[in-house]
Amino acid sequence: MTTAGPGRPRKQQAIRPGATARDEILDAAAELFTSQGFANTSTRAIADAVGIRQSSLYHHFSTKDEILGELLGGTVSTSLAFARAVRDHSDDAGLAAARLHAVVLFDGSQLCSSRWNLGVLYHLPEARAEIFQPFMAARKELRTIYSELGNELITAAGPHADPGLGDTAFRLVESLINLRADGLISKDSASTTADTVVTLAGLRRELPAVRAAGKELILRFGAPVSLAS
Amino acid sequence: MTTAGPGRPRKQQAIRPGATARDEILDAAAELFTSQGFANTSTRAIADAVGIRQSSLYHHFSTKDEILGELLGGTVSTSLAFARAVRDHSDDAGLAAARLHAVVLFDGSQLCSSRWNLGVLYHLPEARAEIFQPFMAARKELRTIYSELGNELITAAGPHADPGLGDTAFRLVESLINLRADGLISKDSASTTADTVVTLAGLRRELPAVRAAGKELILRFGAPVSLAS
DNA sequence: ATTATCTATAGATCTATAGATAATGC
DNA sequence: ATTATCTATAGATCTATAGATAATGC
Repeated sequence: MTTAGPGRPRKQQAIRPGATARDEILDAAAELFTSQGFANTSTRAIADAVGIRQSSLYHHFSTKDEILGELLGGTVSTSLAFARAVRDHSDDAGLAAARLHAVVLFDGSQLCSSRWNLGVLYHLPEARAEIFQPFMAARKELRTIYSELGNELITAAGPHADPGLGDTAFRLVESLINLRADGLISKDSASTTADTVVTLAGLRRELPAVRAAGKELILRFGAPVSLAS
Repeated sequence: MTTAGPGRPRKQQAIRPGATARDEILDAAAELFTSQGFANTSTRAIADAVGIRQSSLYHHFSTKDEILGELLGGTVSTSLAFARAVRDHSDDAGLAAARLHAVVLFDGSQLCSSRWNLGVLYHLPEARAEIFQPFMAARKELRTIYSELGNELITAAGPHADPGLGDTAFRLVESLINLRADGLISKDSASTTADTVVTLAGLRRELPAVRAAGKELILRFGAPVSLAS
């Protein structure tokens, strides 16, 4: 399948999933960074987990930071793209609840069902370094979209809704990371979280309709990692 | 004031707050661990921040882990003691909302107004090591109390309440740590969070009464770090 | 005698670079 | 020629220990 170019081929057996050596390195780093931390994970440990020599990593990445940057970027980008699409789709006030619900469900499902609990990377103190500014900015934009969608919903739902609903939603979704880190996640944690947001908007009775409309938005704008039916 | 015992006195000027050298070390470590991480903070950096030599740390702590353990323990113990007191106080169903509200407000205020954002220590991958089992257990007990108080409230408030309310409350309180880490905290973040929990129970209209009763519980069972009035 | 500090250091890392080597396609 | 791996290593850490030294109270 893959048209191998010139050059020495990469090692025989893949220990890790991933089409390329680069992908295998990212997978190993994801596991180690999330379970042991960044500073606590040596480049040797990553290489061992992949089955190559420590120095061979530097053929694919020029620094250890670059590996973390790649992982950080990958975690937000999908959710951000989905959130943007949902925000830009329409202004139909009747869909306000469904839109926020959809973003919560999509983003939450990513966090719950990704191969490694990549969300914990956000919490690594190392991720706050200046080099990762692009990632921080993306996460900030995602947070802003949550707030905007929340405000639309508050307008539509009336005074029953919690002010700051969008930001509360963002916080609840992020807390799925902690739930997973503590081994407390269940298959429908993401959808439960999405439902909680609707409850906070004072729309408990409308929940089934919101759910249905939200799922349509997801089917239209993004392929969810996994959705508990 | 302090009756100095025999022995060489500690260094002249205290750079850090703290009655003893041990306290100064803990304060410096708290700052560095929360801002740079545990593995990324050298014992030399801690010593420099205190104004002593690296090896002098080992007169007060026998390992670097011991310092982290001390900090971790300190963060949960106060909130756990308060939560236990509130749980054991009475079974009056009329106070169910006030009790959960009080615990959220107390715990949240701790997290918001402590000198350093010590909650981020929970997120350090290093804190998951077996040595810190006692801390993990304390945090788990606190979570359980949240759930119990939530269940009492659900019983009292009826079908309006969100099932899993107690755990949602716990998650929202913990998210204050992230808020603070992102520099987004405001003076009343803790009380806003507590109010959100009441809203989730379907008791928005009873909020003022819940608040008042909750404050009484706090005044009775614990001295809050700081309460926005 | 006791306590808190200091100097000095062993031993074990860890990141990144230099440069050799193997295996492919052109 | 090109690519991916390898061996070897420089240089910079970092934790914890050994043992000297200073300043106090008894």
